[in-house]
Amino acid sequence: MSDRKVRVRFAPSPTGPLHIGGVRTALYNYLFARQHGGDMILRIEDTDSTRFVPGAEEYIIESFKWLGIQFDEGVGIGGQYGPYRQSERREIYKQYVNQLLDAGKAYVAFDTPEELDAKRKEIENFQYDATTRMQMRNSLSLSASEVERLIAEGHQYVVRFLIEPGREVLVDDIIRGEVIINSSILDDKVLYKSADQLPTYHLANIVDDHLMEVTHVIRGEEWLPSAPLHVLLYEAFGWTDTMPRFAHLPLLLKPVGNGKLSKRDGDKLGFPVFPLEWHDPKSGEVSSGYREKGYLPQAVVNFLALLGWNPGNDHSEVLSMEELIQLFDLGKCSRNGARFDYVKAAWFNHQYLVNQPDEAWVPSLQKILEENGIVSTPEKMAEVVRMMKLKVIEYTDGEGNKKKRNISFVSDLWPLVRFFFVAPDSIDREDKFVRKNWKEGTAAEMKQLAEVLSGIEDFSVEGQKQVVDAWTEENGMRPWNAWRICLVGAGQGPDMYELSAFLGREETLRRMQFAIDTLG
RNA sequence: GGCGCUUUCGUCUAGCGGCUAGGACACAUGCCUCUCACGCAUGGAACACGGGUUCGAUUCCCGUAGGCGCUACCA
Repeated sequence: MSDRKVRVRFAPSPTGPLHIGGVRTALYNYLFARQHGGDMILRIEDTDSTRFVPGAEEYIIESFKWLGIQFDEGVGIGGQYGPYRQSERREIYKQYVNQLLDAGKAYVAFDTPEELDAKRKEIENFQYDATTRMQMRNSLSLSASEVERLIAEGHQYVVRFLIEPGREVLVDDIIRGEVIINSSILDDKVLYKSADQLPTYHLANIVDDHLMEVTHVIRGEEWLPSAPLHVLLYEAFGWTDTMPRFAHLPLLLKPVGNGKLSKRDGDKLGFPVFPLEWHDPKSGEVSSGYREKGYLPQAVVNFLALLGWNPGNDHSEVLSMEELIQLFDLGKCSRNGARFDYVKAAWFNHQYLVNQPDEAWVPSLQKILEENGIVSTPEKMAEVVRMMKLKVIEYTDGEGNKKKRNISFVSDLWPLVRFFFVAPDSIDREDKFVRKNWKEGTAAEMKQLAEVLSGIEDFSVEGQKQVVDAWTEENGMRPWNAWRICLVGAGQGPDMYELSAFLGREETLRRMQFAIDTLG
């Protein structure tokens, strides 16, 4: 395998929106492929016709486009190994199933789902395998003529893989090392379903990976138990020398409590588990997405990359896609499940957000302002961003506690920028900051300050600073906090000269008068 | 139940026989300061347990316990 070109695939089922764990799996595939100058394939595994959800495939493609994960071939791109949608490969699978049948490595079975259910109820831990298959209705237990008759009569049947018991099957996993499993515990898996005349995952997966010349299968840990079956299938087809290497990734776990990360956790704790917002076509239910929530794709990628892998030592954790590609190492992936730390996800977003140029915030800020009925200019909005982007915001955590955190999302900005555009229409006299900074003679001081400001020719930050600083020094006054109450109505906001310059003389004086009138 | 994977601060992790067990997020405190912050500094905080192997185990092996997954004509 060493001289083959690296080829990996991400193969989701179009059964709904792409789960964030799937995104990470795809990301690891991408990083690995790019690092080795290989190809990455997008294959749609739609062999379960009953679970097909319209729109899911488009959703998947759009998600990766947003995230900046590019496929080299596959659905929506094309390539030499297509078709890449499994439902369009029926004939191919049929051919390979027959090959197994002819070689006596698989057999047909007539047991209906109902019969199997009954069997499972009757016998505890029933398994369709070497110990039970002769008691079932299949081409091994039935005579050839009987089998022929049943087929001719149109009885539905499945094709099962004939597992030879008592063999030690070796799965060589890049992350977990050598995993050895005895074939006796495996059951005769259904390879070909009667219901929709399509193969099951196991068969389709092996045939496609072989035909598409996949060299590395990087997938979630939930596949580890069936990896021995896959190894056996490669053997049965005689493809062992080109069998891909496996890497089974640890799962993403709930932030709190037990179990793997689910959509419900996101709903409960207020974070998305899908890259994009998803509108369920059946239920009409809307699930939030990272994009709509205000996350930057680079932040999502960076955060996900570090959930289960780490560059080691004291390396900075803020890493671009290029850096990730360079540093990534499958062998250094951790083997145990990672709790989904959405607080850290917000921190990553903060990192990327504040390092964006201020202009990049403008479109989202504009949207927020519009929602609140405010129209502004791009210059003004960039100015506001410059003054406010390092501020913090209060939020309520999962337990209902009030907490503070960095601005992590553009959508956080509104409560922090409101006063730039809307004058305070009331001031809370009982507010801690107001009580501390608005005292007996404050109104008189503000009147004086207003007078000084009226007389300033150049109302820019520098112009004000010169005159007002001189004035405060002369009188030994510290008017800023009270002035802040006038212009903001509370103890927050940017530097006062910056704010008054932004508002302009007229608005500044008007707000000061309002405060003097209301607070006295 | 059976089988497999797994176990270092609250969380993500570094470590690959000898370390004051390192970093990041979160938390706390201090400095800075016209507010809230940002930033900077400091601090608390971990090797699941029991046996081995070894001069020496967080590190290797075996148990126990916990966690996770699989056990469909789903992927």
